[in-house]
Amino acid sequence: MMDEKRRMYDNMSEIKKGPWKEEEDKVLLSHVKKYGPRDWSSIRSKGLLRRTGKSCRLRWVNKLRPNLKTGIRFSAEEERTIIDLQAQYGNKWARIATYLPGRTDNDVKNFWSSQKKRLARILQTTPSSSDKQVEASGIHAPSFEALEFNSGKQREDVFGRDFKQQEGNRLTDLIHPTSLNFEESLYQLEFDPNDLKPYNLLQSSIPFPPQLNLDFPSLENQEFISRFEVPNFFDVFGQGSASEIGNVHLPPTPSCLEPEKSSPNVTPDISLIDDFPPMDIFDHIDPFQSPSEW
DNA sequence: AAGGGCTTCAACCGCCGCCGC
DNA sequence: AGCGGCGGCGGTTGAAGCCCT
Repeated sequence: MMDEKRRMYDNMSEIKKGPWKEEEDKVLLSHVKKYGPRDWSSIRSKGLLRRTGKSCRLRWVNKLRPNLKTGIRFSAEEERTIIDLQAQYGNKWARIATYLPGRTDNDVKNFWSSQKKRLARILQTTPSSSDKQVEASGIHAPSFEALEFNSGKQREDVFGRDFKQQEGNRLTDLIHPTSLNFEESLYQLEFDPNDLKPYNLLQSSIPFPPQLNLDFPSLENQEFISRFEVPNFFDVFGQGSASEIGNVHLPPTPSCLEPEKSSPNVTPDISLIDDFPPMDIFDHIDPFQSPSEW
């Protein structure tokens, strides 16, 4: 008798992991309907589910929340937005996701890491003789020659199967290395300390995301550019800011102060967060430095 | 047809900050 | 002030499905 009771107790207290069942979703939804998306840990303490509060919250946020774009691939515009915002915020997926209605931080994170993996894999499988030259020179520039594609098939391998169909539109096209001829420095950065515009973009031919403002040396512009100049190409999609790893000192411009200007089509999904706008939204912005401090 | 490689996505883990006691 | 619980977040993992050979 005691053993039976004990077993039942253990059964209930045992934490369940793994994929969610429909019945569990129903229980969770009914809890949210009653109490709102909060008190996650009470779901387990009340014996409704054998899931942790964290697990319940995650399930709600990523799958059960209304208006999620489940099963819909990122549009080219969304991809551009992610690039733009990642350049501004770094790997702040939750923050980036607030600009993408119906998308979760997990979605954004998964998207970014899959692109990162894809590029990493391609670089591993396409060794270049020029790498050695670069290495010998002591300059650890990315070997973009390694990404010269001889055939559409190769391009497709790198940039995905839908590249052919959506050429010119997708994220992968925005960062298409063959658009860049680094030997000729399509992008030359010129700095005149007397000029209020410290950087001038010359001979621009890279298809920029439309929301980038080329008239002003904003942070996202510089980040975007400098991401092609990082010492280790894997860091193009890495965490560190390009200004740190590429010795490119960028004038910090609070471009996020003007989201409607730099990203006219990007609107934060304020319905997803309670305390929008977050008061720490400008925390990542360093005080403006004078050119002499660069 | 089958096996291997790759991509996508759901879920977990660990860390951190906040808050109440 | 210190502690513990909780929620939020970013990184990581593993299963499932897809595609190619």
